[in-house]
Amino acid sequence: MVKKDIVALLRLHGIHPSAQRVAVGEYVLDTEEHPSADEAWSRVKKKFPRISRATVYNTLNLFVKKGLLHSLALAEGKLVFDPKMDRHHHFIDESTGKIYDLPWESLSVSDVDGLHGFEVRQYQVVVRGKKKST
Amino acid sequence: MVKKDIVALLRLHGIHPSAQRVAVGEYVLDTEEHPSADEAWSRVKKKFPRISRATVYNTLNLFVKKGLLHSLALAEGKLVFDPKMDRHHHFIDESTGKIYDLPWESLSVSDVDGLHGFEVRQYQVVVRGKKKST
DNA sequence: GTTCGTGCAAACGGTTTGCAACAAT
DNA sequence: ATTGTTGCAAACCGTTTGCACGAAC
Repeated sequence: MVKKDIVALLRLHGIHPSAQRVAVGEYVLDTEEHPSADEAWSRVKKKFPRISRATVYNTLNLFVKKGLLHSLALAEGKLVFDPKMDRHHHFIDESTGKIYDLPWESLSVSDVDGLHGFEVRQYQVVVRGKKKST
Repeated sequence: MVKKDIVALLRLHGIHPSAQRVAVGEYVLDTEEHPSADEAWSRVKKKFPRISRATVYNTLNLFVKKGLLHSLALAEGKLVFDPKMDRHHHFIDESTGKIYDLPWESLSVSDVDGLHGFEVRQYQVVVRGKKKST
């Protein structure tokens, strides 16, 4: 994914592609990591030293509102962002705190729609443990 | 669950049952709600007006450390506490933010142990939607 | 009198907001 | 000129911490 694609992607979602937004998008919309806002900020700052925290936070929230990102409250104390917009599960490494995507098909949950009294809109499995060093 | 039981429970877990801790425990260890620390604080304050936030926070953390509570980062921005210590799933009402326990047997997840590269220690299904008014 | 628990207030970390300066059109 | 975006700093909210007072043994 290159710069031009990010610009097009932002436009497609009704977001004016300012230089700062593109810089944030280039990192956060094309990563398998699950960066926190501050991680995104310090990362983007390398290439764009004058960008402010507020701009990064505002941009990330804008991306979430416009459907380019999900924000996750899986770890304690801070939100992380996930550009993978199709459904999937999450694995959290308890020793490192790192979050990994698990493909939707790698697990299957039965009886979700049979929950009486609850109208299910979405669900995911959250798995915790340790990633094998492989 | 009455006061005496809480005292016994705390003792059983090596926690000195001070009046404040018992007051916190009476609420938070015997609820199906999933109170945040501040909710617990204001709730306990009704019966114990001079209790401080710090005491409530310290007490809750102590309970977690001693295995009487789980702390959950399911909702954005704050932790909530859950005295249900056996495994179960969670349903989050997206309009109210309320969290409900789902019995472990109400759902079943297949293939969790087949995740290659991951050593699974625990997992749960997190379901979001709307609770039916019923 | 030593130990432990408490209350207060200050500090903290992550996030948000108000606002003035600045593009861009 | 209007509209939208940025940077800065202050505010904010949930949580933790330092410390001196107080209760219990």
